[in-house]
Amino acid sequence: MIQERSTKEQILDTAVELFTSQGYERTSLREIADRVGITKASLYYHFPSKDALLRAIVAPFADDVRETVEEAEALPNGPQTVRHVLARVLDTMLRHRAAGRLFTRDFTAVLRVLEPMLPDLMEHIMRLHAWLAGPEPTPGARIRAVVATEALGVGLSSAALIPEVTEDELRRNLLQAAAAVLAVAEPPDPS
Amino acid sequence: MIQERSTKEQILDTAVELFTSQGYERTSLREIADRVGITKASLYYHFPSKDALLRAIVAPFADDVRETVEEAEALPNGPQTVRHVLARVLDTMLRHRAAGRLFTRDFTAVLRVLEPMLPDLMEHIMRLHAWLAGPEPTPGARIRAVVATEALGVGLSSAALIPEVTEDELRRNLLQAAAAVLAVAEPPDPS
DNA sequence: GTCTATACCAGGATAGAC
DNA sequence: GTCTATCCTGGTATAGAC
Repeated sequence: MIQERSTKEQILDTAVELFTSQGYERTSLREIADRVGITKASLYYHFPSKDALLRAIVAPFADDVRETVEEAEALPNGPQTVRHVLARVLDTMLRHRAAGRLFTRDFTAVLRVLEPMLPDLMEHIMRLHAWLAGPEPTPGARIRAVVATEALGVGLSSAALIPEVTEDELRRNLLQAAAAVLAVAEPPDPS
Repeated sequence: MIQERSTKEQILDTAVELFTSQGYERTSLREIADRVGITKASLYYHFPSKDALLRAIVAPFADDVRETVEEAEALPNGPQTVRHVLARVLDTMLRHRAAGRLFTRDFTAVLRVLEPMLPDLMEHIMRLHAWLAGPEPTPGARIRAVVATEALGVGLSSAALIPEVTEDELRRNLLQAAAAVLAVAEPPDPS
């Protein structure tokens, strides 16, 4: 016999859908409760707050990012490994697409909600940048490391603007673009 | 005699500061009013709604973006003009830094508030992408055009992660990186 | 033209019954 | 595990003082 989706799962699914389409702050708990078929107060049995509900959606993404960074740091920095690490990062983002969308669309709320783990998460992201920038990086190399990383995420969410592109084309081209950013020559000093 | 900043200007300045530091939805009108030294209701004499207040902050940015795109379209697409256009876009973003930060931090709210002008704005942005991608673009060229544009914005807002970098270094390196993305070779087809 | 007082309703949260 | 009732805060509307 088929086990029905638990109330908790239904709440999470509904929340993801409504948060994504209307934004976190414009989605009321009543709306979520109505769709699931319970009352607002019942939500509080499953999640202690609205923030906790959002946290349950995005925290797994943050955990996965940290893991990915630690895997990268086990590798030496070289042309092939850089590309491999960029691919791993992109895959992590693809694995958490819904959470990633919330990240870009409700940045402030997501940061607030992740606050307990924020320092650790930020530290990992900066370590990824440092790894990508290589040893003894110039200021330019540091900037390129940030741009390359962010380009993957931003490219993913902006993909909606180019609907006829396949997922695979997107993946290959983003990777190629990010790798190109890292390989760029130092710009001339205008002095 | 020195003309004191008008109430309206004080409201706008305070709103920018609070929206940026706490987020749009977490900033109450009472907070803004208190800082300015008026009451909540008085705000409604100057701005018909909280959304209108946010709109007053970000709409000039949107207008400037449209203008920048139209200037770009007057130019032929070539290696030098591409770089010139990227520089113009970056300058537009620099000119509206506060609004730009709000754009990334409260994306959903800003989009909602710009709704009346959204279709036109989006159309202009897509025309910029089309111009950057050049005539008869491959899917890859379209993706690179999007990534190059977004990299400028995302690089700017992420610059906070690299505090020791000067504004001029940032500007030159972002430009160089965006240009590199556009110049990238088509990735190999894995078939 | 500029501002205050006041009231209204929606939304997040909590306590306690079933 | 779910509900009813209630509280507080925030955005909004309006009437009217100066």
